[in-house]
Amino acid sequence: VDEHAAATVEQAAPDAAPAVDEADLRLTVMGLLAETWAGLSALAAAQVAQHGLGEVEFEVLLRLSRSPDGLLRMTDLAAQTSLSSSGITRVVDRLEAAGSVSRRACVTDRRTTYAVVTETGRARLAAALPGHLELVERWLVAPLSADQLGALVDALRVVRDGVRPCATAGTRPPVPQV
Amino acid sequence: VDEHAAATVEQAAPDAAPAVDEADLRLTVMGLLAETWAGLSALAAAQVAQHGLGEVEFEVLLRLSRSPDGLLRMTDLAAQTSLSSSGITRVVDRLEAAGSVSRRACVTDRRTTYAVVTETGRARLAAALPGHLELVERWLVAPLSADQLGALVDALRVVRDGVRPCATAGTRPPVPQV
DNA sequence: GAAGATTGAGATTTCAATCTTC
DNA sequence: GAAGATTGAAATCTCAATCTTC
Repeated sequence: VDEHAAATVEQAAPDAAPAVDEADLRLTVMGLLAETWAGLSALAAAQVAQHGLGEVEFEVLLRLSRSPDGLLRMTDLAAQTSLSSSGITRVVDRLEAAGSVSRRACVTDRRTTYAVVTETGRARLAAALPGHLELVERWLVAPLSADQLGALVDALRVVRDGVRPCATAGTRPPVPQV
Repeated sequence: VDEHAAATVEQAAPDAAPAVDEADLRLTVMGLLAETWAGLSALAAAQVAQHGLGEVEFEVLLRLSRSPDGLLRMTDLAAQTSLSSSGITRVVDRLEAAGSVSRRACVTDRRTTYAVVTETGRARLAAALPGHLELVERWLVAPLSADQLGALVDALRVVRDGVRPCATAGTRPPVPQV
């Protein structure tokens, strides 16, 4: 069963109408990416939930734990997690209430707040991480050959570098205009 | 800058502890997939928003338009969109209020409700689709070589088939236990 | 004036319960 | 009893406004 047959919608193509097959390819790739991520994401959510964590909480704890000194500015956390600035505020609120994270003021710039992983937070992450890695191994890595996995990583890196110019540091996310 | 350095969290590996590099590979692939999808998804959301549609509304209209007779059961719609059953109810509520979709009762099984795309709905989709396809072309297809694109599709299909045993028909989503 | 962070209000989604039909 | 769909209540996220600090 092919998952993405030709759109039944008129193309309204202005000139040199792209063949239906072309449209089909694009929707297929995009659809595959969406379904793959949705499936993996759902599995991961169920797994971390077994350890009392939400998907977002898990990701924040993971990123903090892998940062030097276990801390990150709220802004950088927002940029890395594709959550809004206020969204990060709420997540850190929850994590702080749970004792997994604490806030620390910055001495050089009093505008910025750091989120710091606590020992409790590291322990919670350590409890959930092995199962998470097993899940990734089982559903994402193992089903692919070494070549396939390498090609997947390469392709994803190319696309990621295009759509996420600055998901790493404290650079501003320019939201490239369509 | 490598985006996913080794986790600073103790592995708590029971036996034959997987090398840190192994854990790194898994987190890298998973992270790349997450960031790639997050980036593309944000672009797509901004694009369809220009046509007064939400991401979810767009996907529902697309799936309905590509189905025979432009209709789908609420349950199947939920299975295909990774939204809960009640989530689909609300989305269809909004689309129906906007005149893009209408509900139709099933004559053979009076439990089921069909969501049917209206002409208005098809027109709205037709207005947003060309821009969507351009976006996919520009950010996902064009940056990759033909070989890379083919490899990406192949790999994604393998993984998708594993994590989504039944995203197509009216089969039940068994939520495979971790 | 801009950057960083937070808050209130509103929108969206899920969970559990309910209702109808098979 | 199970499947399909809906509803109320609660949780989560975003937008716009606000406040502090650079």
